[in-house]
Amino acid sequence: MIPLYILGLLQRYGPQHGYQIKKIVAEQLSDFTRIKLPTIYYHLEKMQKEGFLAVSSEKPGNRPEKTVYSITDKGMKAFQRMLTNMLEYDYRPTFPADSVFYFSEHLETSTIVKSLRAYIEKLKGIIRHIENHRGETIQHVPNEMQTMVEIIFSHHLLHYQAELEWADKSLKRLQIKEEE
Amino acid sequence: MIPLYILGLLQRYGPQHGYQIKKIVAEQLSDFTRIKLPTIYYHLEKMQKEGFLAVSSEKPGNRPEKTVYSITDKGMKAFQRMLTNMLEYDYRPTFPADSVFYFSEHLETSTIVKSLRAYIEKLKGIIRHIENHRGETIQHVPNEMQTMVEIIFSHHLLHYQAELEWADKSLKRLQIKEEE
DNA sequence: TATAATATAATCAGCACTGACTATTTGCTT
DNA sequence: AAGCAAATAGTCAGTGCTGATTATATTATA
Repeated sequence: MIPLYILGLLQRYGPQHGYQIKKIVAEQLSDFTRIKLPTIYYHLEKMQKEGFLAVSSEKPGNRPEKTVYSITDKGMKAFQRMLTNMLEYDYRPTFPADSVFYFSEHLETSTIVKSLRAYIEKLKGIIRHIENHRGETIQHVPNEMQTMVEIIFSHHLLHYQAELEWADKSLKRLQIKEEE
Repeated sequence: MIPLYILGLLQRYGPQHGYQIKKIVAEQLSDFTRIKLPTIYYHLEKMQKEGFLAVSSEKPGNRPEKTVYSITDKGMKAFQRMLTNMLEYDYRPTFPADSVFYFSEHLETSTIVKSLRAYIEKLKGIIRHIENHRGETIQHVPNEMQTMVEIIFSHHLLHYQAELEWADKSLKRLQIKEEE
C-alpha cells in the first residue's frame, strides 16, 4: 500500500525526494495512514532497483545533494497493477483490545470499566477532530475530488463511530455485571 | 499482542508446544486474529530467552522430541504488564481501500462500482458467518465467559456492519456521479 | 497392502518496517 | 552576532513476521 501511495504521488506531483513525499503525506493523508519517513526511503530505493523509479541527484548551490526520484513507464504500469489489485482487498481487522476481554479473568472489572470510560472520551475527541478536518479539507480540494475525499472521510468516521458504539455498549454490559 | 495471547494460553491451558498453541488459536480465535505458526515459534523462542517461558523436551516413545513450553513466574508478571498496557491501546485504523478513492482518476468509475458490488456481497457473507459462529461459540463457552465472548463478537460485527454501510453509501454516491 | 493425502511439528532465509541516530540549514530570540 | 530550536534530508541496525520448505506420523482410499 505504501509503494502505491509513493508511485501515485510521484505521478500526480512530479519528481520529488523522500522528505517532500513525507510532507505531502503529512498534509494530505495523515488522518488515513501513518507512513514513516524511513519507510518512504526504503521503498524509494527498492522501487528504484526494480526500475519503477529513476533517480536524478539534485545539487542546489553547494548544499548536500538531494536524491530526486521520478516515476518511469514501468513504474506507471506497476502503479496501475497495484491499484487494480487494491479493488480486491479484504477488510479483515483484528482488535488488540479484544485480548483484554479474552483474558478478563486477570483484571478487575472496575479497571476495565475505568479504561473504557477514558477510551470513550478519546474516541469522541478523535471523531470531533476528523469532522473538523473534513470541513477544512473539502474546501481546499479541487471539485472533481470532492466525492472521493468525502468517501474516505466517511470511511473513517463510520468506523470510529462503530468503535464508540461498541465501547459504549460494552461499558454498559460490564456495569450490569459489576452490580451482580 | 501475539506474546500476550501465547502467555495467556499457556497460563490457562498449561504447558504446550507450538503446534498445540496454533490449534487452540485456530479453534478459539480464528475469527479475531490471524496468527501464523512460524510467528508462534518465533515468540516462543524469544520469550524463552527472556525468561518468560521454560522448556522441557518431551520424547513420547521414539518419536521426534517436541519442545514443550511452560510459563514462568517472570512470564506471568510480563503477561500482567502486557494486559494492563492493552487497556491504553488506541484504535487507529488504516484502510488500504482508501487508496482506490484517493487515486480514482486512474480508474473507471464503472470499475470501482463493480468491485464495490462484489465487496458488499462478500461483507454480507462474512457477517452471516460471524453471526452463525457467535451462536455456536456462546453455547460451548463456560458461563463466566459469556459476557466477554459476546463483547468480542459484537466488536467485530459492529465494524463489519460499519464497513458494509460505508460500501453501500459509497456505491450510491458513485452511481449518482456516474449518471451525470 | 501399497500409496496418496492430510495432520503434526518445526526451521530458516528474506522482507517490511521503524526507532534512534547523524548532519546540515533555516529561522527566531536576545 | 551568538546561540538555540525547528526544519530539512537521510542512514542503519535491529525487530517482527511469514512463505516456502523439510520431515515424520497418521488416516483414508484404491
